[in-house]
Amino acid sequence: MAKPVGNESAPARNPERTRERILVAALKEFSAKGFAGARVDFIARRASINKRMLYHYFGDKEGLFKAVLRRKVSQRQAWAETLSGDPSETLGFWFEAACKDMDWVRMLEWEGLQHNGKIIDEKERLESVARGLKRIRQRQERGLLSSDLDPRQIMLTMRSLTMFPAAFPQLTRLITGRALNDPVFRKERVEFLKKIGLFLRPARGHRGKTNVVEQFS
Amino acid sequence: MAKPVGNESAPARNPERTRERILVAALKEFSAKGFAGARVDFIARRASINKRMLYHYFGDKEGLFKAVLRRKVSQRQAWAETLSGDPSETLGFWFEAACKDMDWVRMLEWEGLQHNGKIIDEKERLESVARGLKRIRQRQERGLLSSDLDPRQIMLTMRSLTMFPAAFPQLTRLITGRALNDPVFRKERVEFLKKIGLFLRPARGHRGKTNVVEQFS
DNA sequence: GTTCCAAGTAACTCTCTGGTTACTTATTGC
DNA sequence: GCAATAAGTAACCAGAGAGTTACTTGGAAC
Repeated sequence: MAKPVGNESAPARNPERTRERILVAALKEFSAKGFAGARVDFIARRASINKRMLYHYFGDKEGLFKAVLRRKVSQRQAWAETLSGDPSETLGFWFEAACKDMDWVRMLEWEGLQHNGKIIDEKERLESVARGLKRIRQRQERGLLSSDLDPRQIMLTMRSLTMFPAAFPQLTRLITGRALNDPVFRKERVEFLKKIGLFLRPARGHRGKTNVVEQFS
Repeated sequence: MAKPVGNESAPARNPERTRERILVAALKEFSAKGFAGARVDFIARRASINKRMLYHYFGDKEGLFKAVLRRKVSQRQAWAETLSGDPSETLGFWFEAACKDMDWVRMLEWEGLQHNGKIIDEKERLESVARGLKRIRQRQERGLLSSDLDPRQIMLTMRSLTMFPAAFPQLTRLITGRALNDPVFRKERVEFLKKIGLFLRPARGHRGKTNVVEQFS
């Protein structure tokens, strides 16, 4: 190691840190303004790096956008994986997660709006979906989820119910009269989703006593 | 009328038509690329008018964007109003409507992403929401919709269920394996929504025979 | 018919912005 | 040590794109 030991705080050169800084700044900028609205100079300034570096590491603006999206996708997957099997995986939980990680929701929105047919990191994402579907089928077998519902439709519906308010904050406000970040709205939505979860369980048999916290994954 | 009768097809001047052309072209452009991505010159070319006219009628790019959104909002409201009380107002119906009028969904998405606090045409939209809520309460009174669900939450949920796939076509594809416009996907989604509609009716009492087509508004 | 304004055109400007050139300096393999 | 290469800087550039200037023309009012 030629790196001066004991002076870890200010290494003259640090590609890893530079790359990271760019990605963090770019996520903020792209999430806030989208691809077309984002400004490369702004990202560079925010990251406190020279603009040239950005092109050095990511080629061009589009390359950077893709890198940011790719990174967010894998982060999100890693995070989701850690809590599989955890009983707190409910609609309410995912709803709260979406509200807290607006960057994620917004990046997906920008992606969807630009959508030209091909999806970034398609393979990994398909695998992630497959794992999610498996978990839904398990819940169906355990009688926590109505079996005559198509797992894929269930999954799409879960995403709808949990992400929509964060994706359309203005509609949330218009319809409920409260801002997305209003704790009252949050609480009411979570309670509502709890009920919806109950509705989605098999009608016949054990209705009313099964652990509410566990109906979804 | 000094306008040459019988030669309606080619009036030398026609402000109404020019305005209209600009709005139509602008809707396409903004819907496709968003505010930042849209190009004023492109809109002008598409509308076959001189760019200067665009500024003449709408002030600037932002004014045009607002005009487009405002127009779409009122069109949509007028349209929605004509079918109140119509039995075909179901989740499935609204879902199909969202898929067919992607411009609407996308404009709302752009609006939500730019969302800075203030909403265009807030007053009218609030009134429209209020009318929708009233209809939901009516359905609750008639026993078509569970009464222990908050009408506002129901409405937000309706929007979620019906608009989400159109708003996130890439997720739709990833999760269901089919494109938004694939008739198979459409059919499956409509069927699924029918079931969801059933689930949302009061548990006790008349379950199973009530007209499926009418549970929502 | 002539005045006056809205409708319309063509060419222009000037800033913003993605991307580059030409350079310096640290690090690493030998 | 010393090339060779990667990390980093500053100034620059060309083109795009929003908005304007300066002008012409149709048509309605009087």
